[in-house]
Amino acid sequence: MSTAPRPSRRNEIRAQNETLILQAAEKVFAEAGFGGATMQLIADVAGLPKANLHYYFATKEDLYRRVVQNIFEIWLHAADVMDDAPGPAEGIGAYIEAKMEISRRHPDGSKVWASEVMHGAPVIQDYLETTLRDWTTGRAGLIQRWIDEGKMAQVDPEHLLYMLWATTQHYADFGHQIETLNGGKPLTDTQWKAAKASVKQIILRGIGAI
Amino acid sequence: MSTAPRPSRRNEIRAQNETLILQAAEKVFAEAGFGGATMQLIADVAGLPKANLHYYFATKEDLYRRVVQNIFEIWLHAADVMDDAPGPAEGIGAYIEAKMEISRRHPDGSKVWASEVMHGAPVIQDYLETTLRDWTTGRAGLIQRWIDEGKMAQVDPEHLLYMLWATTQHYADFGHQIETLNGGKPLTDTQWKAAKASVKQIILRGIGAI
DNA sequence: TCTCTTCCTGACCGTATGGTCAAGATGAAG
DNA sequence: CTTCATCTTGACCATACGGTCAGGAAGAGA
Repeated sequence: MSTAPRPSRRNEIRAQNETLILQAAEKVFAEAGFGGATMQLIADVAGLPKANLHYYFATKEDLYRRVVQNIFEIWLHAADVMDDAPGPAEGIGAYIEAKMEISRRHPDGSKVWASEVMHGAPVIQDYLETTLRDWTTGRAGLIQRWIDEGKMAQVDPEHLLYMLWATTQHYADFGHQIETLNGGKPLTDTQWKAAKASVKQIILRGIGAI
Repeated sequence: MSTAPRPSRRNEIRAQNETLILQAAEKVFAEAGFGGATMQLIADVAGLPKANLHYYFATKEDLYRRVVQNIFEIWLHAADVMDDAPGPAEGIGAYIEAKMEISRRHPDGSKVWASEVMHGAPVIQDYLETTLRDWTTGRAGLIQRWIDEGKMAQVDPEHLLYMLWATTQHYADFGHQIETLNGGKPLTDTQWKAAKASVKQIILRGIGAI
């Protein structure tokens, strides 16, 4: 509300620095966890003095909260592609594609999110209970409709969603393990394509959508 | 090797306290991460003075290392059930069953493991490069044999393994999220059965094993 | 130019943490 | 009982951390 988007040098500086800090924070939180991350290290990565971080973000927790919220938004909107799909093959296929792409483009964010949830969601518990629950109910309903219409096998919609989250986010959260098993090298474009194809193939066939 | 298992009151005390500390450490590391965990809190959970922890484990890292190694062992041996199975339906089905059971019985250990890998495996990198790589190569070969024998569809064995790890461990690592979506209550026995059945159904069907 | 607000930052502070230690308690062996 | 090794623990220490603050720099508006 308010905060007239008066474009000026001032607002530019603010926006730029906030972004810079948030990016550095995402990286450091992903690598070290909330407890292991230090404001000093985030400051170093951002290339700013530590005191400057506290000018933009009052506390370490405030900064962390913003990082988590950012990822949560991205995460939620990935499912938009499901909504206006004619059936599970297209809808779930596209959702897998979208989430795999998130794992590839935002691995740090995915790790921060995983870490947050693993530790009991201390800062986004309320979102889980409201936004995420509604989201899940809605999408489970969509899947159930596809089942009722005979477009896919009878599976438990919620467990299918869990499986989709698990398999796609695994490529970000356990990216280091996958990289190690891949000879220490990150997946190439071709390998990412193969990964996406594998996930889609097994799941879509598993739910009787193809 | 060595360490004659001379059973005495002394060895008993040592074994008992080490176990006590390791259990407390697993819990605290799972809840707070390595950086967020404190020796004092682990000591409190174990019901021992902090100085006593340092008598049994020189440093926080030593203690952490032991916790991670313990889980790694459990993790590896879960796949034993695959080896003497006649085909993928039994072998992979049993593996899913075993890993789901680990997620249920050792959620803390699973979280510590996930955290360790997510942060770049600072303490078990060498295991990933040796033990885990061999393990993976071996199991991928087994799956490939099943494919060659026409017992299942042509899927990428490694990506199938990733999917198995992801889906089963998700129930431990993201247990809090699942619990929240389940109305704030842990899964009941019946719900765990349904979870296992869902995972098995989709994957086994997805790989053409049933 | 002058004034006001926002931005920047080195120096500082209280606290909590991992780890140490010395002195005492407890069990094993003779 | 004596001796010795193991175990236990309160008190202590150096360090690193999150956070504060005062005073200066730099835009914005007149």
